[in-house]
Amino acid sequence: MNRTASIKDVATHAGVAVGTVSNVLNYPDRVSDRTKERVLRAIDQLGFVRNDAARQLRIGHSRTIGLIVLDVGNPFFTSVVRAAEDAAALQGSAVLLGDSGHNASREANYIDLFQEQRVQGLLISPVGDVTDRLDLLRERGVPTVLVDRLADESKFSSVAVDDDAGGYLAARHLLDTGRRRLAFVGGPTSIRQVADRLQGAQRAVKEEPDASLEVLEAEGQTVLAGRSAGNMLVARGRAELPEGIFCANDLLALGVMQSLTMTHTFRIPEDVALIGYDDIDFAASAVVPLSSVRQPTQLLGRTAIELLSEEVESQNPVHRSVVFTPELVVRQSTAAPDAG
Amino acid sequence: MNRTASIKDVATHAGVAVGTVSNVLNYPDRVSDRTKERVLRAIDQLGFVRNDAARQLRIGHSRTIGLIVLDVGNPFFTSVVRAAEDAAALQGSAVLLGDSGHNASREANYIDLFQEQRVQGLLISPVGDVTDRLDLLRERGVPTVLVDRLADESKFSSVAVDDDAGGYLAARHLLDTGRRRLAFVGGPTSIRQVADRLQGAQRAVKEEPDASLEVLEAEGQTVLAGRSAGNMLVARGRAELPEGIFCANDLLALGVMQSLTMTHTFRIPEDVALIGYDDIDFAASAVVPLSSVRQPTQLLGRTAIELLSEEVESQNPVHRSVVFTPELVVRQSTAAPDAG
DNA sequence: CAAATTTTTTGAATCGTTTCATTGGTACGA
DNA sequence: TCGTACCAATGAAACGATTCAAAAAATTTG
Repeated sequence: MNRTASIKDVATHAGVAVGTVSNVLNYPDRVSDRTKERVLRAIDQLGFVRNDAARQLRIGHSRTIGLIVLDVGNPFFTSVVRAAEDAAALQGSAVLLGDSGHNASREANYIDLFQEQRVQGLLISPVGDVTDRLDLLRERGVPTVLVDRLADESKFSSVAVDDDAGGYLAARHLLDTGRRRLAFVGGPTSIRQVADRLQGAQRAVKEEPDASLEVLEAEGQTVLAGRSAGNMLVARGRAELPEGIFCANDLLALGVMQSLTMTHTFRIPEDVALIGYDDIDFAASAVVPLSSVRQPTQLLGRTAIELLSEEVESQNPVHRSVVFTPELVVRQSTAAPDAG
Repeated sequence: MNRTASIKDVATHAGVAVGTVSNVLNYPDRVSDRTKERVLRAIDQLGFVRNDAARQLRIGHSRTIGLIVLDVGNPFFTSVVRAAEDAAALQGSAVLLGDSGHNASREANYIDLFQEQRVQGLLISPVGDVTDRLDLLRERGVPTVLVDRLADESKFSSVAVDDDAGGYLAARHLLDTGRRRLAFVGGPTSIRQVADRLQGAQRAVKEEPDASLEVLEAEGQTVLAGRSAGNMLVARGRAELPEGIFCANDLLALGVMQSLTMTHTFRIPEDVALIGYDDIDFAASAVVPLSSVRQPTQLLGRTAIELLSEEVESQNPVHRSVVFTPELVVRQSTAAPDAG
């Protein structure tokens, strides 16, 4: 019982040819019930497990899809990964997951590894500036779909979420519930997502002549950054407080919420309305349940797999960019002030 | 430019034999500088990428390690995964990640998939009851290390964290800071981790004749479950409030914190001390920074890979169980009452 | 300079599948 | 009975790498 059994061993043991065993595995209909049964018994007795390397070598490609994300710890990506795995499983493929951790060289390592594995294709949420590496992929002929990043449609398919629309949704919601003096709290606008969300919010505010939007730069995307932004607001006193605050993500919003409620001087949503972005698990279970903007991560993952399949099937490249619209999730933190 | 180049194409292009190309790839020292250079140039020009399936087929095993976790979304596992990936990369292997989602059939799928891939070995945090499936693995001769679960040392190596010790640490810390009437808030004690943590806490409390430990069953491991447990405590009034609360995980602790601080009647840590478990990111950035018990996840992942390597190298199975001791992380939520 | 030694290169054999043209057998209609 | 289909089963060839004994080339030694 040293070496694992091969298809040849199974054939000998069942008294048939290797081709027949292969047929049992791949085209059961071509084999008569009697021999099929015999082969299956042999497989069971020998504990045979198909060697995927040999199969791949013959077939020419694997049944795996490479997926490289920026940060598996980020709930956004975790959810995308889950959905992609499920969608891939449905079509009989498995997902190889790589975490670049925003690091270009780790990303490059995974790209090489996945190429050696002859993945059917690649889903990638690329690190920083990118054109060179992606062009290389294109040359190598690896079907690739960009995730959470728009692409030149002549070159790649991509799936993304419309952050501008998300920002608009959030700000519009604050306006619709009667708030006029708004504030945006967000990290460096050099991050595309942050800039887009702000832009969408500004677009909404421009629709109301008597509304205003103040921008508060936060030094990061964390709870602590949110708290220090919040402390700044608290220090101003009641008269200067905005009526509605839109934070570029939920962590910031939770930080702001902490500083506003900690001092017991302001109430949410009566004095200030607060809305975040991403709808992380903690949003619903915050002290005051946090309104937020939810990205359709499931749909994102599933669609990415579908676009990749399209690329794999047809050889003439017809790339598509799919942009999803995020969804407003209303909770107590933005309840209308008169209703309170 | 249709098919990807093979080692044969490279050999032809460089005017050498296939064996030479292989040597350049695997034993560069055996090849003279002149031909090495010629081969490398050919590789570059043809965009050759080694076909790992063919390599594997010949070698007999892959350079990958399978890792099946219960929940990639759980920060505990995310951290273990990261560490395992890094440790594996250091020894030239890659990690194939599978997420069973506490689902036995998904787990079984991954086990099969990984076996077809001829992984070098398997790290697994198994779902529920387990003996049958793991015995099967043993029979098949797949080197396996259990993660976060103790194993019969005659059968498997394993890495785990001593939850009893963690519970002891937490309770001992509350006692050391002068608290006597303690409470434990935790999910169903059918979960091994919860039961062990409670047991450790009880052990610590028994060391102090005048100390007591009350057990509050929570209906889950979530913020909301913590909040309802907290509400129950608040309803009792000040006299009945325990002096120190130990929660089976940080989410519960954050929930308890919310209900205690929300009502503005109790202060942490002056009126009640609060300590959680896991040291998730949110612990440090809570309204009152939360003391917690940190599990050495990095070490866990790294050690798991090391144990697996041992199993892979030697054929006579000498299994080892490594149990780590968690670490106390003291923050404001358990500051000594006199110091406040 | 020839012999001995070392270094470099060669190429056929091999790993375990899938594929597919071929063979053997059976049934049916003429 | 023969010819024609059809169905099952066969087994050699191919996929692309690594290995290794043997040949070739380069270097050292006497």
